[in-house]
Amino acid sequence: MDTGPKIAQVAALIGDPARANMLSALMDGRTLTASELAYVSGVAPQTASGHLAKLNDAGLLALAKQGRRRYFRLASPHVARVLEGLMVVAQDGPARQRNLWRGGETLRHARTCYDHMAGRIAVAIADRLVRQSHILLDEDGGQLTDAGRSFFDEFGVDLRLASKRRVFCRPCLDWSERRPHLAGALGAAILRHALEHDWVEHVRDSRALVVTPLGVRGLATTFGIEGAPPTDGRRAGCVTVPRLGSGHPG
Amino acid sequence: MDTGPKIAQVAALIGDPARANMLSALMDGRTLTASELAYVSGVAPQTASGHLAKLNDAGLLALAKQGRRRYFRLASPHVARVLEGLMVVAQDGPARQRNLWRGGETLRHARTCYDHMAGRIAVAIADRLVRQSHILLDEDGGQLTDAGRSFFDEFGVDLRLASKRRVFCRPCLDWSERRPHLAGALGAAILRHALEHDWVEHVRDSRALVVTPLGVRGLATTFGIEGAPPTDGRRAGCVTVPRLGSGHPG
DNA sequence: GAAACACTACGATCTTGGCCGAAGTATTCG
DNA sequence: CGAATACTTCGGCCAAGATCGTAGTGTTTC
Repeated sequence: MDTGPKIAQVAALIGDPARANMLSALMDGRTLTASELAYVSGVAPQTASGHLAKLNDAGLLALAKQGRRRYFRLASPHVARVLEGLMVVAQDGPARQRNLWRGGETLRHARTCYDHMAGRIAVAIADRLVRQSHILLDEDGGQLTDAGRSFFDEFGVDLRLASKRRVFCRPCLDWSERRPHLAGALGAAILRHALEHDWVEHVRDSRALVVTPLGVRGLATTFGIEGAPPTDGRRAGCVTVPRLGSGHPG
Repeated sequence: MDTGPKIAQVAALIGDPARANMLSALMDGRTLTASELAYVSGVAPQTASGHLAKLNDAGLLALAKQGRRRYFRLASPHVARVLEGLMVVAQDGPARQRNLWRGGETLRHARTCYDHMAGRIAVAIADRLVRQSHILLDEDGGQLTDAGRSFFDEFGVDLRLASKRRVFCRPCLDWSERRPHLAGALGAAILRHALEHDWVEHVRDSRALVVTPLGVRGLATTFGIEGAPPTDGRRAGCVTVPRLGSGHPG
């Protein structure tokens, strides 16, 4: 009858650091083995095995056996949404230590967020699309305009594939930028396009994406986004987002 | 750098039954005192005090002092979204014990979900609006049609108020019905309308809503939903949702 | 068949944190 | 003022569960 205990059970499951690390590592939709998950979560394989069993029993993970190894992935997009949501509240929660997030510069710049792109780059893309009136976007929903439809046709993104089961366009609050980027089928299509054209590449064992030289050019000509990928060293955050008409901070 | 620990901290906070009960009780946007929250969570006031301090420190709750009592509410809609999400995965998680949810019949029937309506009634309303082509709705987004706009004008729902900051229309997966109901500004407007016209009433210390006789008539004439509110006894679930063209289960 | 590998089951240890009784601050009321 | 109310702090008790060593099962490789 009471809903509290139910959500507590799930939340407690996510609430262990080792398990949270596992889930985080799976957030971009990859499937990883038990050993890999043990490694990323920083515990011994025996411990990881127990955690994975719990997550699997609770329906948070899906399991595929293949020979002597077990491949795990998030059981559903719902799980990914919860994790995204937790990141958001984890970020804006303790007001005092907001934005003292040095490190993870690569992640801040570009990363996957389940099946779409996140980070500075993704927010810049969303901003640009809004500014050009290709999409309408706010905190709760989004919509592709006619102008946007022809833009993406020209751009070469296949919108038909995705149109069946999902809405094109929804916002997803970016926990590093604290502004929405583009999710939904359209967001996924853009990431797919970027990967297929070698604009960005996955970083192994991470959700981070690196922007290739090809990508720098592509992003500039297509979205008017100037800037090189961060060198992972001191000079971080060197992407220049074009000034917005309405005075948003970058 | 790693995001795991951060989300683990928040999740662990929600992961305690007492705290989860508190948060659940606040999900409809009410503000409750520390004592009330102690009561609903089933712990002693001292214990509740500690929990509330933690939730407040973490930024999940907002606090307003007034005289000798403290009023708490959810700090942001983001928190509510996370809780909604947790309910969803808590429901579809353990596949074996799905749907053995006897009890809480009133909640299943109609309840608040943050600022809009949820439960059988809410799902039926959403279904009707979709069937009449007043809205477009799927798992990821929604949209009000022109026909819908005039329908709500006639209906007497004020859409201008909400149109500034939020999209009218977004889906919210109903964790008892496992199908989307209507959220966003439009969902909120419908709940407001229903409350103002005494179609439904809050149940004290609960998120449940009871449908008044007036409401039964109103829902029937406006949305074509037939059925009396459940009597809270044996004969539960006596609402009859009109057959859907596309063969959805009720 | 033996060895290496991926993973799981069990058991002992140890830390974390929820819990409430008792006592201590504010605030309101008579 | 003193009593009642609303809430917080402190301290000790206790249970839940995270951890890893050891020892197992099943699978692949040589």
